[in-house]
Amino acid sequence: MFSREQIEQVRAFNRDYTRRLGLLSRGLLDSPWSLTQVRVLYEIAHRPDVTAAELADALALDRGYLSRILRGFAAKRLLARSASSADARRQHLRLTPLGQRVLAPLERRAQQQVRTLLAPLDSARRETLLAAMSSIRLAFDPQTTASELVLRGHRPGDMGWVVERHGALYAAEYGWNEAFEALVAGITAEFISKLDPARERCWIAEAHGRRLGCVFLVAGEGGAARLRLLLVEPEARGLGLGRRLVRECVGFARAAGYRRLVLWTHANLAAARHLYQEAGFELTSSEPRHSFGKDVVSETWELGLRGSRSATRRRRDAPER
Amino acid sequence: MFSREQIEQVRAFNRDYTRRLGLLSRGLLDSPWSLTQVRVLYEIAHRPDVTAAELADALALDRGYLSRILRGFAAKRLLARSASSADARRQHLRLTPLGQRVLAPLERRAQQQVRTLLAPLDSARRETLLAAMSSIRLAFDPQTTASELVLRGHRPGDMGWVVERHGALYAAEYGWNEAFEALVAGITAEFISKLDPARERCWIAEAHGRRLGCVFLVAGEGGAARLRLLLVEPEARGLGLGRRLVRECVGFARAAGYRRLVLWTHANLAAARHLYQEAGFELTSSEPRHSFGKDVVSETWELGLRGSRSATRRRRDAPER
DNA sequence: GCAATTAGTTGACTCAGGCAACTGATTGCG
DNA sequence: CGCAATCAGTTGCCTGAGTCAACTAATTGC
Repeated sequence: MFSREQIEQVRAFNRDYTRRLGLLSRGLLDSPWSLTQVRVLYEIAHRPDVTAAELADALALDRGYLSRILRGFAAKRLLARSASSADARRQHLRLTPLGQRVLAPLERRAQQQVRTLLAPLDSARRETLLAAMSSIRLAFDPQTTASELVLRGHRPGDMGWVVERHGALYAAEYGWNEAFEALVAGITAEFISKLDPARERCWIAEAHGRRLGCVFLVAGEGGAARLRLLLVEPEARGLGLGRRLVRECVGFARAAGYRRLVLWTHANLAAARHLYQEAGFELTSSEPRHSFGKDVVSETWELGLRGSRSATRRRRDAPER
Repeated sequence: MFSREQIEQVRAFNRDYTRRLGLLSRGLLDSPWSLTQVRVLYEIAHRPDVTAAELADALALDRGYLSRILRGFAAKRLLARSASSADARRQHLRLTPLGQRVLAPLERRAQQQVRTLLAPLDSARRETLLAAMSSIRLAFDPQTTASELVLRGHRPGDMGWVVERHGALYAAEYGWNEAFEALVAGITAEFISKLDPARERCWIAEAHGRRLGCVFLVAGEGGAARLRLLLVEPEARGLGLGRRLVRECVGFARAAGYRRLVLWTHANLAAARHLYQEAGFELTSSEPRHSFGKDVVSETWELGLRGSRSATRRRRDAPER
């Protein structure tokens, strides 16, 4: 369960934001269209060939009400309705060129409104604002964000983020102490200072400026590469991001000419272990020890990179489980 | 200026959130009160003795409309109106006990709605959600957040955050390179590993789970303490947070029995310099050097801590400017 | 001391939006 | 195959949320 306090925070935000949205919608007051009408126009423009029922669902409108709005649009020649070939009850909606001409200035106006909303903010605030909005959408609706994930190289601040998230997550999930965070800090510092860009790399996954995962590939001993610091934010799990990061890493290691890819992990990190297995890694050794304030079993995994992509084939043949 | 893309992101968020809020407000459908009426009741309950005009402003309602709503409440004995002694035109509003009894179940219902909204989220998502909401409110309205700032000791993840923000901010504001981030990483790692809790400390300033600033105090040579890594997020500047962090730090150093407090900073960090000056620090040496990819002038500042709090007095006497 | 402004009220009006009954097409199931 | 249930869309009917302007009474500014 969650606390009364959290609920009050959400409500306070909703109250605030309701007011802010109310101010924005006031901008249409002098236009001949109601806010709802504009929303309908907008949706039709951006989802050509929607049906009325879909539209009513998307905008949470009464179907009768929507029907009337559509009739109004059709009478003004803003809207073309065509019967569905698959189902004679349904009709597909799209704007006529005239409809688009009507929508355009309304759109411009809405943009202008947002612009004045953002104008008083300095760029730091603006950036946190956008990141926060994307967080909220991600929290409520993980799937749509999945498509907007991009992988990129590291930038200033990223190393700190890697340290922070490793520290916070492993403390929360496994009770590991500060020593782990310090270890990660050391690894990232070393990565920066000794970086060989042609053979080493860090990937940061982000969506709308929000970092959601990372992985590192660094040179190890004897022609081996090491995969390190794989992490996926809890909120972004289940989107296939871990798999994507590992794939990227393996691909780069192969292209860079390493013979083997090794990594060091712990037996209790089930999700990560599964990813490694799936990518073709094999457990080569395992050793119980006391680290980070806990008894853990550390493991070494290895993936051969030579020999006509055997790893890929192996992965594909593996049972799904 | 800012990009079309940013504007579209904000609009997409607004569309999303409008829908979500719409669903929430639907929860009142079977009650005899409209959403607006409930908002009015709520505001009166939480701001006893408001006037109608204030209320109309706060909720962005038409005054005539509000007047009618209030008349309805008064007729049902939910509301007590009393003339203002200062201005006979105004009247102060407050709920009667009956009004409170009417509001209570509505409140419970609103809470329940939020609860079901949050229920599907795991705790990680819930936390990012709350932090994001607080970010948005902070971005639009810095002042209210100022009162909710708290200082606390460090926790897992904090060191990484300190590294990240130093790295990102100094890169953005002064163009410093990765070496600076690595330096900070080293400092925090050392802080963790050698920490003497009685004489050393880290403060993190946060509001609603969002970190907005930090400062460190560590033991230096010859009975001196060192103030390090003072940072205030750009979005939280102008709230007196920097001053508060420095004051906390100086107070702790004095209480811990240090004789002097020294710090190392750079000439171009004007805001920080000003804070140090204000707290009674004096510039003791300065030296040009090439660091972090730039030509900088590094400075040493010092504050005596013995001798009947002279520093405090000096600070108080300083002209405000 | 008078004009302009402000707090609050009231009458008149409109139109957004909910509800239910209806048509015609489609689907599911025995 | 045939019939009941369901679904897409339409229409009539209605209410009450919210706007606008005119008005009173008190206050402020010059």
